[in-house]
Amino acid sequence: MKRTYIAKALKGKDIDKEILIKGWVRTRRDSKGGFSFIELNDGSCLSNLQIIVDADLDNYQNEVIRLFPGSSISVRGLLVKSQGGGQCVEVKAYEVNVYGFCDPDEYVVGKQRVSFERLREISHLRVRTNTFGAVTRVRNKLAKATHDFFQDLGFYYINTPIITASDCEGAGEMFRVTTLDQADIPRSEGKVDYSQDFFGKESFLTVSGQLGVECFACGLSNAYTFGPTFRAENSNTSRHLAEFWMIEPEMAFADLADDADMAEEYIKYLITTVLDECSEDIDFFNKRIDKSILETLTHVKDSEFIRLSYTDAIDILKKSGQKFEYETNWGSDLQTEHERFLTEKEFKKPVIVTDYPRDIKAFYMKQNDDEKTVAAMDVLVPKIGEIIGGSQREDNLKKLDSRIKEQGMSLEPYWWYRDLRKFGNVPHAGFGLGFERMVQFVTGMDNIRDVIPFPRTPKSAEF
RNA sequence: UCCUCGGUGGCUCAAUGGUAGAGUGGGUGACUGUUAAUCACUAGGUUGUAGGUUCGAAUCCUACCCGAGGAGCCA
Repeated sequence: MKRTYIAKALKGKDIDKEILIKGWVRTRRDSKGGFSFIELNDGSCLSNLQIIVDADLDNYQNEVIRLFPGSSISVRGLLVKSQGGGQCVEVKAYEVNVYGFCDPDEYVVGKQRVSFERLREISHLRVRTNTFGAVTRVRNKLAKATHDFFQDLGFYYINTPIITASDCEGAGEMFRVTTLDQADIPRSEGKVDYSQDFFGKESFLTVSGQLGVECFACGLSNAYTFGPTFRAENSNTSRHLAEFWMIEPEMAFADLADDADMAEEYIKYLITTVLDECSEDIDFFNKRIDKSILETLTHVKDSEFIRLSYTDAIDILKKSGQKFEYETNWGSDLQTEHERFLTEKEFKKPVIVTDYPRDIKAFYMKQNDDEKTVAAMDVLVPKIGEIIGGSQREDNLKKLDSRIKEQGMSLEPYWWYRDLRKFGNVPHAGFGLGFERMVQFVTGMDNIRDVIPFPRTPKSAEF
């Protein structure tokens, strides 16, 4: 007999038919009326399926009565209309087969309340909770929607390398990749001799696939990456990970306005998809995690994102009358408190800030004609802050070179990146969206460590 | 990395220098088409680690470890 998933069984189309269900026990309640209630979950949806197990079953006393939360079973039985109030359908069991028992003295993920912090220490088991099941389903849907969105627009999915030899992709501290014997590192003239290392030079884990995906856009028009990214920053916040996933689209023949438009469309597409296809999970988040999440998502989906130049943003902040810990000065980056003021108080929706001062942004961003700003954008959303960072890319080779030099870097490692500007140069633009931040935004989860299966943060790489 | 707060039964927390408690989960019993079931009884702790102050430390001091919130870095 073929297994039926609980999500399908709950739709009630197989009513009065015999079905086979498999899953993990969430709770068991015994009735001295001569039967037990078992709530079974198999991950196919948030809801459990109630199983009625009669005490007449052969293994009732020996096995069924020992089914604590976490136990795995299969149930063959009749799907019937429920006599009780809490659910539409239930299964009257003909047979209960136990795969594995679960000792309640040792198993933490039982019926009692457990904090997210504690659950993080048992990430291999937390997937069995309502919250992490819901997070997983939503995260999965966001990944699928990402591919759908870009594929429909004709973007090619590119797998850019995880290992890179350029120390300067423009963002943050990097993790070193080496096969040199750490107990006996070869040296030459006092310095580590990387010519003996695996790649014959220093190598690292990537902090961005952007430079690679630019090559593909400048030849195939549109491309995107969706892969892991590594930052060795000692960041300890609820929105930073050392290993996270990033989506980086890149468009040829596009400017900053095109870039911003696509970012807005993309975010709205993700929200719409999740609202349509994960409604049960979103309702759960709205009830248990963030009571305003449904309203926020609906609002964001239906509203137009604000577009605001950095210069105007500074102006608004100065005139706001709001007391900030950090003063707002043209030339210094927006602080978290400034971003939150814009998204949560001034506009109450996502804000795309554009045209930042040149000196606080990366070398590859296109210089504007004013020679003071670059065609960069940050998409800021309430609570999370920066969810997207993007720009039009510098396509003037002279200006690119002078920016590279200004930042104290040498041109040589960028020879291939610079070639794009020499041969069939085109204006192009793109951005990076932090996938976990998007999952956070959509679910209302407070901590980014709780929206990725096995979080990597400073001092933490278990599992 | 910086600032602030925290670490006490399996879990969630209380006990503000004087005998370590509750809820919850577990066990036992009662009751029940139950659904965070309910009621009664019961077992369960070297208070993060290492030092120190004190007649006496969960409580005060020092160092370290771990966690959380905020900041910086960013996505």
